[in-house]
Amino acid sequence: MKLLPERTIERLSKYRRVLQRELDNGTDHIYSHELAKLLHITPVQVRRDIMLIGHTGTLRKGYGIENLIKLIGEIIDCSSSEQNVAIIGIGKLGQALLEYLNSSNTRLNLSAVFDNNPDKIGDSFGGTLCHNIDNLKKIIIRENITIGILTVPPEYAKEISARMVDAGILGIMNYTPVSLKLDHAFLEEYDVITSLEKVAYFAKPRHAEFL
Amino acid sequence: MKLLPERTIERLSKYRRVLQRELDNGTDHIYSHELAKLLHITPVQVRRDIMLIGHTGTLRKGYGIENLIKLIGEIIDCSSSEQNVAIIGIGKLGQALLEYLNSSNTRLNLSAVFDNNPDKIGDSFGGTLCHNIDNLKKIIIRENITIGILTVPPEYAKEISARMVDAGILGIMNYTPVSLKLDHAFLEEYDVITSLEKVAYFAKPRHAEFL
DNA sequence: AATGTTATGTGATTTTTATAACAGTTGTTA
DNA sequence: TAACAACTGTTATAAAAATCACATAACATT
Repeated sequence: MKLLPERTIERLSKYRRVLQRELDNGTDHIYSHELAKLLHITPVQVRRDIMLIGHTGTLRKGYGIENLIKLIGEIIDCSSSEQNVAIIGIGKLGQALLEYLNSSNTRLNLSAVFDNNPDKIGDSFGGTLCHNIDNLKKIIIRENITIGILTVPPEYAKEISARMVDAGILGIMNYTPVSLKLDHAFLEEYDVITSLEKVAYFAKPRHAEFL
Repeated sequence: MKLLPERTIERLSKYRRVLQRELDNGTDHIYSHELAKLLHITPVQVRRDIMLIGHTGTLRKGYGIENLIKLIGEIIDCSSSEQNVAIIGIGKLGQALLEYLNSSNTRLNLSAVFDNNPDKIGDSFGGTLCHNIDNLKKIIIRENITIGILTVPPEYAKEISARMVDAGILGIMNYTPVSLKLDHAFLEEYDVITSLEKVAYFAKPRHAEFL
């Protein structure tokens, strides 16, 4: 299938979680405007996204929740082979993200955690063993890890990310404030300070368009 | 001045930090292609952003770093009144973000932290006092806090965000997985699971356009 | 059966964002 | 001083994303 737009993928991830909650509540169908309301977006947006993934609803009945969840799963999780994740650098942020992962029902599988702190190596973090970062490549290969969450101190970001890619990782979620450039792997970056400063810019009385 | 594009603001935040580092290294001018390289974007993008904020470089000499930093500060931080920030919910993620804030040289001022856990109330987190969330409105008004970082458990997100806005907060950075809708305040949301699932989707051999 | 209402599905349009193309200016070199 | 090279500033174009507008189908009501 053709690659879907980034924003659509982001929304699909959210649709899935909201839909799962509805399913657990015993609902089996949902209208585009209901789903839209739950995420504060427009019904057209919902219908277009669903159209793009080739799902089709029933007129006057809405979308079948169970089928839709399954389809989104096939798109994001890649039905065939499950995707394994590692967190590299298990400081405060790494541990916070681990909590989010463990408390969500994503199909992504946290398989390993890495750090260079001898006090942490060998410990279990939320049920996942912390490995010595020296063994990065070995463990990534052994556990068939394809996705890495990078939460190391900034001075290590460049070197470690290169080693991750070298070990065969296909995608990195980079939370360090260092901008990276990867060859042969997908990269997504999130900068905490940048988003806060963005809020600071727009959250001003002089920018009154949200009033 | 007219409102700047969101993406431009995001990049300005990054320009500033990179530029500050260069300034500390003793550099006083920088070319668009140098700045671009540091952030892995194109020189045109840099020049366009700088044009949009009304700064002007010197031909064959590049941009004056000191002036540029100052101008970005006036845009983001709002030179006149400094902006005060609070973190609401000081769990693992809240503490991780606090570390980021304290270790960055952003001009945003962390003034308060809130929680409902009696063990935390009264404690200092990285130099900032943790208040009882019952006093949210009182403290927000007293400390003139305009920006809130929301890191409470999902079940509290809606209610607390409403109370934040009621207390006069102008912008919320929402890290809970609950989608919010605010009236009269700017809202930015970041969903940890969504970005990871996005990486999962694009980081697949079948999507080989990054190879 | 005719009419109205409620939803879906999608082509057309607009908005936002990024890229390309290039004019103009300053300095350098032959 | 003529020709060239290196950069900035900006207009024009393209690409990505969101929204609008509306055709169409299913059902309800009269």
